[in-house]
Amino acid sequence: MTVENRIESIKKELQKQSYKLTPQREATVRVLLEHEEDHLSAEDVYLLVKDKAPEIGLATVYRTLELLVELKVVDKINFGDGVSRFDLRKEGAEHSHHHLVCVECGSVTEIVEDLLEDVEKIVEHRWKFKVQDHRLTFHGICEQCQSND
Amino acid sequence: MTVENRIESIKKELQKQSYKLTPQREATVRVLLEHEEDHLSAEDVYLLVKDKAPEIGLATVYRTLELLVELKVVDKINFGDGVSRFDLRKEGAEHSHHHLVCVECGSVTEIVEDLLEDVEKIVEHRWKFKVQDHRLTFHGICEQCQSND
DNA sequence: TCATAATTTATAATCATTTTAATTTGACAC
DNA sequence: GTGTCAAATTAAAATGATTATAAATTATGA
Repeated sequence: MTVENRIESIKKELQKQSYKLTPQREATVRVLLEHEEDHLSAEDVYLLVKDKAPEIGLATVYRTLELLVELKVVDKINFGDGVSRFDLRKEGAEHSHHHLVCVECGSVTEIVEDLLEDVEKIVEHRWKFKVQDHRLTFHGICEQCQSND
Repeated sequence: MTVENRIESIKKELQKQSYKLTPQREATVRVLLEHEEDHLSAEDVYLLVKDKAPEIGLATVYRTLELLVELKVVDKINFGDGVSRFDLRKEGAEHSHHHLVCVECGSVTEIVEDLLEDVEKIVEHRWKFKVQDHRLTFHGICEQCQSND
């Protein structure tokens, strides 16, 4: 899936709900696409978008991100430092993916695999809870930091 | 385990690191003990502590909660609304427990069982990541709200 | 073209949290 | 007991992320 195709598909997603893909929104989406592996804060996104479109305002970035979260195009995650971070959701993925946060170096690794199918079934049966989404984060020491000790 | 015993054991935990259980800290811990099932924000805790000890300051509550998080006596969790919430950790529990957040009524249900043992093993093997703690939250519809439809 | 609604911008406001500086408390040495 | 020092607390101000507001701009459709 090329960048252009993904932009196109996000555009359709927006239009379905009668939102438009304005230049500012497109620039924001492009930044997210170009940094899929990072976990950018709103401020980060803002600064990067400013390179492409210097006249954009911070508030617009916030509103765009909020909109994209609503459309489930991006996930808003929170690692306990004061800021929210924004992740493009993989094309067609049902759930937000998981993260490994290293408490030493602060690195964040993505887990795309859905490891929670069984757990989800248990929750749905035992607690009669209809799961829509989940959020799983492990805190610990990453491989790199283990070997550095 | 009575309230007094738990206070005593938390006191020992503090002293081990040469912190003291001041009256303000004790009042804060008591509030947490009396609201184990709720998920209080710092502000909530502050208001409740104020009933017992009206002269306490908000900053002290924040500092106390921070300290208790450091000692792993309480867990700091975050459900995506703007505030952090604070949960007493069960006596001797290794990990912070899980939560079911209902997107309709906002209720939060606790899961004390550790459902992640298998997942944790996979993560340790496949990603060579040494897990210290985890955070799992499901978002969905609770039993109550399902029947109300 | 004109009118209306959506969007954006810049700025100000808000809210949670942290820092600061001054004061208080408590433990210990004398 | 008194004096001293470090830890803890208080109140107030500062910070930083996020949201709301009002005015200006842009797109849309009759």
